[in-house]
Amino acid sequence: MPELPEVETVRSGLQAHISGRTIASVQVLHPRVARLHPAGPEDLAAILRGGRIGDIRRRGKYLWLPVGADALIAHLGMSGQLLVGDPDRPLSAHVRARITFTDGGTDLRFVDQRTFGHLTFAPGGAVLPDAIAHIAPDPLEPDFDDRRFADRIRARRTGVKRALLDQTLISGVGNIYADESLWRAGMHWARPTDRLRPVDVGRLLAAVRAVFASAIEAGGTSFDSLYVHVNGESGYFDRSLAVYGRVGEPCPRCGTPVRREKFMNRSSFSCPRCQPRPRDGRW
DNA sequence: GCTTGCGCCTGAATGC
DNA sequence: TGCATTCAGGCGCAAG
Repeated sequence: MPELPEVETVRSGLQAHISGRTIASVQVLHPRVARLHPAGPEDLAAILRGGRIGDIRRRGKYLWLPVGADALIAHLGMSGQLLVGDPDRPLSAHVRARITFTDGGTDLRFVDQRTFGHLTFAPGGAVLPDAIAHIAPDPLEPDFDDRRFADRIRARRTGVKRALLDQTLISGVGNIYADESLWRAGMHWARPTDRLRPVDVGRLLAAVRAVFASAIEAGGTSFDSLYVHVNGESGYFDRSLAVYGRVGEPCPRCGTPVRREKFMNRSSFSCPRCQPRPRDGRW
């Protein structure tokens, strides 16, 4: 699934291949991709035509392509990809939108099997679109305020993993990197946020940043110069994950078999020894 | 304002 | 073999 490291890999690829080019045409091949654009797919296509793309930006899992003073927001959802390639190659299945450029070179395709991703036009959104103003800074941004984050998460009355997944509190973390970060921090996913000490929050943030950094580094190695490709189920992912999807396999730190627990109708993977849930309810 | 749960969506895997 | 069910999960939205 595209979380911050994957989206950052896509961003840098788009920066290399799309930034500075002028849009010739936009084809919306599946209406759902433009569902958050109230004026509809035809309007989205018309409004972008002739625009020049600036430096590609990212916050958390959101990307935006500045077009003059405005922007095109792209969110990859669960299965979205932004692919750059030969404009004459056949349209594969699940291509939801296609953008061509006036230079006649490579095109950009939004491919999304499950259609959870979307494209949205953001008027005046070149710097930070209003539509994603509610998304908190991600922990790799200079604007991220560690102390403010600590205050906010400790004021919540929920579990630490649920808080990590709340994009209005900290952005860029999804189910996979939440589990990996909690494992690295030695913290059970259900630990109440209002019982976290500042030092615990610091350890958690350090873990998130370390996991992100190593994943971005690994993602960079799988980057192809022409093909902006992120595949959450293959490549570096499988090699670098400690607990996610590894039920029954030994914890890389202590060798205890990784457990899988139900969490919000999905799964949480953790090490029973490194991330214990105390029996007396105290953390 | 905070917290929680639902619905969206498709294809692989699983069950009968 | 074939059909039905389950699972994956980010986000917008609504309800409490």
